[in-house]
Amino acid sequence: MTAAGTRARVRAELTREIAEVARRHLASDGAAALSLRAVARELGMASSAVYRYFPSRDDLLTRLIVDAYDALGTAAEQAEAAAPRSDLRARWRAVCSATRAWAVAHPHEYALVYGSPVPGYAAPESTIGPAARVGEALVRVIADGVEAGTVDPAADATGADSTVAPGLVERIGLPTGEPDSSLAARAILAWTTLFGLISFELFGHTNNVVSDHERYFEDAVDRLGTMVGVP
Amino acid sequence: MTAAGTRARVRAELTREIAEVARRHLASDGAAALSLRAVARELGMASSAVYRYFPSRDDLLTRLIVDAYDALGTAAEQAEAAAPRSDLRARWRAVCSATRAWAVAHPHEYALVYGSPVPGYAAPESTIGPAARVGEALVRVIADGVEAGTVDPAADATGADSTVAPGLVERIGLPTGEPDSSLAARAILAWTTLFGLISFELFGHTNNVVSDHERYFEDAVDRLGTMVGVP
DNA sequence: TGTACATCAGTGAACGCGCGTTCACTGATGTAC
DNA sequence: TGTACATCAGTGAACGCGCGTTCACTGATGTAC
Repeated sequence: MTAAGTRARVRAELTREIAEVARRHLASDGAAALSLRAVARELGMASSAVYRYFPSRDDLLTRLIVDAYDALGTAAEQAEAAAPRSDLRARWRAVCSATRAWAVAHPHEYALVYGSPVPGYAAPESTIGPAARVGEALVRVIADGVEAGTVDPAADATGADSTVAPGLVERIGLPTGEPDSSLAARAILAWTTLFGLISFELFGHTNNVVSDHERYFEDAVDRLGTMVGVP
Repeated sequence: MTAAGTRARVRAELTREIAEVARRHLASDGAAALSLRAVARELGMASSAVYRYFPSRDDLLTRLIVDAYDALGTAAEQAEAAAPRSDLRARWRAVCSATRAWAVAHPHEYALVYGSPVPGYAAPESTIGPAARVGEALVRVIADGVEAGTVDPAADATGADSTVAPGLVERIGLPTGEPDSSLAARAILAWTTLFGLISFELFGHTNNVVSDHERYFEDAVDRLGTMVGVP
């Protein structure tokens, strides 16, 4: 029992170590330059040995994708948790700013998950949950506002929720109140815009357009907060 | 004269042909899979011959990037030109919808320019002009509104233009009126959101979130139009 | 109009590289009686 | 507690692949007198 437990623990540890080295390679050179052989080399093991831990390069990539989503999700959730519960706008800002800060600090990991899809790679189901964490954090702020009565779900009916996936509103726990509310659509738009802002900044599209990216971002985030009705 | 002219014309034609084949490879397999050798193979020429036309793979990539920006820019401008001059909202929608339509029809070319930056590739100056065309088309609609008096530059002062690059407002010809207007910042946010929406859709992030992407997009575009004050 | 020369396009072989993945193997570590 | 066996981790060589780029070269096309 202890014996088998030890073996399993050692195995888990080395798996983690491989993923960590791969993550560092990804962080410095980007996803395209990531190679199993280079990772094995750095760990001083034969390239074939890596196959005891990851059946293929794609599985290693999947692990990195999940790790990236989780690292970002954790950063966003922790920042949100540090804001006073009743200050919805502060919580909203916290999620957004933490997301941007993580992306700026980890541009290649951000690009791996929010940039161009890796050709020939189909994201497995295991990535869905972690990928949703930032969006869920945003929704939680809105939902708390609706519950507290400070966010009015019926405030704006332009672009109704009929365009969002059936069952999504219930799944993410957004109390929309009326059937023709647009709250969910606005929340999705805010979430989309958050990542649009970060991508444009990181990928260089606003280089000669915006001078103070941080303040520009914060202004935009406030505008988004207002759009979803967060006071 | 005719002789030299012929040589030059043949040369230009083959250069165009190489770029066209490369564009097709890009469209079907993505930028990472694009190879000089494969292009040469398809054209029935030695791989070394391509070097008479493009000094390196990066130069071929630059050509494809410029072509993509130009194709997108042309599509957006033509759609905008087809809308009645006085109907600003229709012109606004036309630019946005044409941009999305082009992206959906050319996902790999879109990803090349709006997805993750190609590692090790630095976009040269020649890409700046073509890259700006969609943004300029949006700005033109807004500027026409300001000139006609239907768009009020001072309508919303949240998030002022002090975060935008100095001189940009004049460069793109946006009559903001007051020094503390937020019109330019809002225009940039709308432009950013437009591409954020398209990227999220194309890269699969809204897969189980939005059910009717076209209508969702149109609703969002209207919201953006309202944000910048386009009637 | 004809000829000597220069320019250019295209060839084919080669260099050097690194990759993902497979496979038969050797030891070491754990398990069952 | 000791021993026979099974499981697992890791090795090293090899397969097969395709890439970007260089280089000396051969013909063809254009130019100048």
